Parts: sequence; C-alpha cells; structure tokens
Amino acid sequence: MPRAGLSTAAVVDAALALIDERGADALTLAAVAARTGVATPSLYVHVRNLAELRRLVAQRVLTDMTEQLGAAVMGRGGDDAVAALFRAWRAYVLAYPARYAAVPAQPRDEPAVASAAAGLMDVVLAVLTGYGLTGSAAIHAARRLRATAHGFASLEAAGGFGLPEDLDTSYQQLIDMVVVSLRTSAPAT
Amino acid sequence: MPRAGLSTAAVVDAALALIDERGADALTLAAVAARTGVATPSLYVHVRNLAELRRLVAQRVLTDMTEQLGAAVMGRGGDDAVAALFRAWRAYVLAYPARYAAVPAQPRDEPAVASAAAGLMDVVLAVLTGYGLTGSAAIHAARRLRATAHGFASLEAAGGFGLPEDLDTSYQQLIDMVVVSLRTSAPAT
DNA sequence: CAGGTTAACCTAATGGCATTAGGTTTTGTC
DNA sequence: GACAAAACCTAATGCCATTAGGTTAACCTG
Repeated sequence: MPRAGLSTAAVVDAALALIDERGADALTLAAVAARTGVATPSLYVHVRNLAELRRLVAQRVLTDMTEQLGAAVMGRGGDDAVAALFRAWRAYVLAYPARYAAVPAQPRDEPAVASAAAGLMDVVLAVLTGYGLTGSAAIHAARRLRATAHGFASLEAAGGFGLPEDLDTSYQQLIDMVVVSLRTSAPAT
Repeated sequence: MPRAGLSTAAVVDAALALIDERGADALTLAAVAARTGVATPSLYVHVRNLAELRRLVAQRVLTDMTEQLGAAVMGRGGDDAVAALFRAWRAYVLAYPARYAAVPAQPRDEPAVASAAAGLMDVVLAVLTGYGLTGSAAIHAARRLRATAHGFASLEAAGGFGLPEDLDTSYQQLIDMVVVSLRTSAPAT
C-alpha cells in the first residue's frame, strides 16, 4: 500500500474542489477522503477535525481573494482602482460561488480567519488612500465599500436576484454609488 | 401519553427558538423534538424533512422581516422612508443575528422562499416610488439598496467588523450614500 | 546497509443524526 | 359506543465524525 503523500494543503485543495463541484454542503471528511484516496480517519493526521478544515477553507478563500484583488488594483488609483476592485471581487464570486458562500459561515473570532480577512481589508484601505481618506474616515469608507461589494456578491452567489434586469448595469450603478460617496467624504482639497 | 398538539407552525417556532439560543448549526430534528417533547420521527408528520424545515425557517424570517420593515416605512416617504427601512433592517438583524445567518443558505429557487423574498423586495420598491423611480431604474435602485443593507447586516451578524470605530456612524454614512444615489438616479423633475 | 524512530496510514468501534417502516393510542365523529 | 383519521411511538438502517489502537512505509543514524 503506497503512501498517498497528503499534506494539510492538499486536503484543503481537495476540499475546495469538492465545494466547487458539489456545493458547500458536500464538504464532508468522508468525501474528501474518497477524493484523496485515503481512509477517512487518516485525514485527522493533517487536519484537527471538520470544523478546522472549514476554517482552513475560509482562510484560503480569503487569502486567494486578497491576492487577486490586490493584483487587480495594482497600478491603479482613484475611481479606476475602486472600479477594478469591485470588478475583481465580483469576478471571483462568479468563478467560485460555492466557495464564497462557505466563508461567511465561519466565526470571525478565529485568529487565522480574522487575519485573512484583515488582509482583504488592507487592500480596500489601500485603494482609499487615493481619496485622501485616513484614520476613522477611512475605516468608515472601507466598511461602506466592503458591505456593498459583499452584499451584492453574496446575493448574486445565492441566486438572490430573480428579475431579468441586467446585472452588469446594476453593478455599475453600485460602483458609481460608492465612488460618489468616497469623493464626497474625502477631505476638501 | 398525552398528545403534544404540534403543528407545522409550532415546529418552526421551536426551530427559531433553537436557532436564537444556540445558533443556526444547532438546528437538528433531534433538538427540535427534544424541545417540543416529542420523539424525533414524530416531527415528520408536520415537516417533510430537515431541508424543508430549514426552508420554512427562511420563509418565516423573510416574512417577519417584511412585516417589520413594512411597518417601519409606513407613513414615511423619501429619504425618511429609506432611513427608516435601513434602521429597521439592522434592528432585526441585531435582534436575531442567528436567524438572519440562516436565510442565505437557502436556495432561492424554492417557490416559497422566493415569494417571501419577493415580498421584501416589494417593500423596497414601495420606498423607491418616492423618488419617482419606476421600471428598470427602480429595479436597479432596489438592488443597490438591498445589496447595501444586506451586506452590512450580514457582516455585522457574522462579527465581520473587528475595528473599534463606531458602527452607528458607519451605518449612517452607508444610508447617506444610498440616499444620494437614489436622488441622483431619479428622473429630472 | 542494518536498525530504529517517526509519522502516515489502516481497521474497528462508538455515538449522533436523519430517515423509513410499521405498530399503537388518542381524538373527533357518526 | 364504534370507527376512521391522524398524531404519536419504538425499532431499525445507514451515513457521518471522531477516537483507539495497531501496521507499515520512509527517513535518519551509525
């Protein structure tokens, strides 16, 4: 019996693939074990339990998003950066809707998840420096941006928009709304 | 052995109480049965299965919200109505965070859930008539409002705002952002 | 390259849960 | 007072997470 050569990262990879293919509910240790060609209890070598695997998945999704959004924003500033951030956010969610749905179910008080979320927040804050926003004003602005992008994304991922109106148009208007708000709350120049 | 006198509604009541007390994950048929003083299989008389119970819970939460938000908006118009809608939305989520977290996990394609969600949408659309928004413009505006309110609410319910900045201030700025957007997208008078 | 340690993997067992099958008792009705 | 319907029960099945206790592959040390 040859060794499978698993690792924590490989288990998380399998979990993500499973979520992409069969939805967040399908993430069970039994299914991950079957996919990785290993008996279920063997997974406990690499992962403390199912709850931790879920946490690791959330963490991975957040860091992946941070990376992609960071790349999308790079070299851009002001309204352009904000628009790029929004588009990259939505693109990620449309590419991996089930993954995105799996994140909010995790407790934010877990240090690893919290720090991954903080990384995303940093990207948002970086974009806001282009508006001269710092300190508390930047935090409030970042919350507006995050709530807006996340709200649209989670509704879309859950199939929450039933009507036939074009979603690209809705999203563009959403971006415009945020941009106007950022300009207005910026300190007078 | 006296009869418990259950009904579908009573089962949903127990499910909601359970969610409020112990979180959305704690919703199991075994726990509902214990709480209602009945053996687990007896619940199948009133509910098809666990998935349906979850759906009924989501439906109930949406109709409750619709009722409360509708009441909050009644007799108000324009910016005042929008602000009242937002505040009532957040108040509901803060009162029942676990319930709110239980809703998005439900498939929107279920007719009962979808129609409950549509009821909420109607309240939002009603508020928008004060801005002269109709047709597609109203739909896009309603999506902006919904995404914004839901995004903030779900982040707050999940403990997603870690920083010490005042959340009331953030929320007020969020409302202002939406109001400005609604005014701007209204047809010229 | 022999011997030994580590760690990845296994099988077996436990307990919780959802669900189904098939009886029994209560309740209301004629 | 009997009967039919519906609410409830116990028993049984199967899937899942988790724990316990071996086994064996791989690596390291001399």
